[in-house]
Amino acid sequence: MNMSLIESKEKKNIKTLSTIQSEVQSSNRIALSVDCVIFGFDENKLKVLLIRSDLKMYQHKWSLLGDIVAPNEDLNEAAYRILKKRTGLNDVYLEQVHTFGAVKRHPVGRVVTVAYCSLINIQHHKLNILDNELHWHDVKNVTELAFDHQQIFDTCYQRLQKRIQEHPLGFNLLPKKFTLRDLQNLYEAILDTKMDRRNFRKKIFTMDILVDLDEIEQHVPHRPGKLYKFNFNKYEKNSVNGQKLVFELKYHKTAF
Amino acid sequence: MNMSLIESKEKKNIKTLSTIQSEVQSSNRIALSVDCVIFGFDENKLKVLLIRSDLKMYQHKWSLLGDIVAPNEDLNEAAYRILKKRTGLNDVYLEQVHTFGAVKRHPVGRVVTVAYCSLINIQHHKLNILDNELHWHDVKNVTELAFDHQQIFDTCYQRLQKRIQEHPLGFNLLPKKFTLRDLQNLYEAILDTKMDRRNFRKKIFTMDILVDLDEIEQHVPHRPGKLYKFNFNKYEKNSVNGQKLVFELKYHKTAF
DNA sequence: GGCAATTAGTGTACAAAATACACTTTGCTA
DNA sequence: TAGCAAAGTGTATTTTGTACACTAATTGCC
Repeated sequence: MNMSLIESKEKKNIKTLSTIQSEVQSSNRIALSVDCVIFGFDENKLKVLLIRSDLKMYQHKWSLLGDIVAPNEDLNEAAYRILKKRTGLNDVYLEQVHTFGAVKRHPVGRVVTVAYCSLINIQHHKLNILDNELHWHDVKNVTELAFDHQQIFDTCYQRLQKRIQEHPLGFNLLPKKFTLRDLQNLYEAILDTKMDRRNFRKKIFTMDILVDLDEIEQHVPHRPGKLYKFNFNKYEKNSVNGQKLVFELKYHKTAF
Repeated sequence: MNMSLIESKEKKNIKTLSTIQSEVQSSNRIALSVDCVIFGFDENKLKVLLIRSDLKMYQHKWSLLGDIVAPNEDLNEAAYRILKKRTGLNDVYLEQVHTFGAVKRHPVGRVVTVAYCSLINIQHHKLNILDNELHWHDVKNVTELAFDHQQIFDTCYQRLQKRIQEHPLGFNLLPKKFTLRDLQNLYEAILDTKMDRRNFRKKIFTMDILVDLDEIEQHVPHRPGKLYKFNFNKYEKNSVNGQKLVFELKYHKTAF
């Protein structure tokens, strides 16, 4: 598997920060930014992409990837721009989650930020390390982020946990071909739980959203599993009145 | 019942509009506003509070209640301020739903708006008609609002329909004392469906979130129903890890 | 005062979905 | 070729959802 730990060049580029400062300090107006919580899945662990903070007061802390929204730029465009810049990926899952607007949330002035949650496949891209240190972090070890980014991260992670039980988002995090065990590992990682293997398989197959590729995984020291891909067509077709059917993979206590 | 149709003074006050114009046009910066989708329940219909648009190009259209966010004001505060100003209510249900940031969404310049959904009890307040015409509208007749407010309204209504099936929000829309029929009427109005009375009662009682007041409704030309109040304590206590238990009153096709 | 109209209140049988649980199969490796 | 490790498979039980019809209480009318 592609190791997700990539060392940065440690060059302290403060362009983004100075942009914010000029945006904010030149008036008593509110500046608007976008922050992306970018999730990936690697080594059966849910990861989040973080960058070293630009700000001196947060210099040992990690923060989310974000930027000021340009005057002629839609919010979603700004979020895609950030994603594209760092991951090179264009066609990815992206969802607006919440807007954080506490008066004192940013130390250099009033910055209201719109948080986005994104799911990407770690194998399908290379990180673009432009300036600061950029890392995939195990979500279990994410603590004390810069600014209010811990709160933003927590909100987005909770949203992900909820959404993944209602819609088949998880496939955005997996390679095109995967085994059922991969899929279950993903759900177990995101929901931080264990599920019964037989019931999980039954549930997924009942949904009829997988295509059997008639291939098996290679180089495993045990009986290899069959490979599947996600049937996006089927899922789109199963929509009612333009609204997608719910996925309904609920987390139950007894599934531990 | 309190009639929700209140005529306005028709005095065209454009203070809010001019504020927006000065905020937006003086620079190429982005202005930030808050818009509130305020729901009420009256005569067994779900209502939404709308105001006549300030803008000439939208002068025959209705719009949501909103305002520019002040530089030293939290987003939630701004939403509460708008609610308080119009309804006099302070302690109400308020939830941020989505932020709308298309470049051309507002005709006088770049205004990004954070949409809030609020649930209030129509009987517990008097509308404060400060300037323009202010009405409670049946949600079934809400079409062609000003700006992108139709889209904002639709988003908030859909969110409400989803949330009300997972959390007992509905009680915010009812008087303190209500009958089970009132509660069912509320759910049927919000979800635009019919439910089986016996199954509805069974489900609600199983949740054990109502307190029997040992009173019955008065002046009804039929057998009076028992009155209940919502047991907020019980609901709060039933929380796990700070997260409230789901309410789980799902909408099923066969419930028609 | 009694009868009609109207809605409240109640229980049960059936169907569907979730859950718990154990053995056989396959491929690799030592 | 034996043994290890995970894949693959089915059934019985419990829980939840759904469909459905009669009796009880009150008002208003005659």
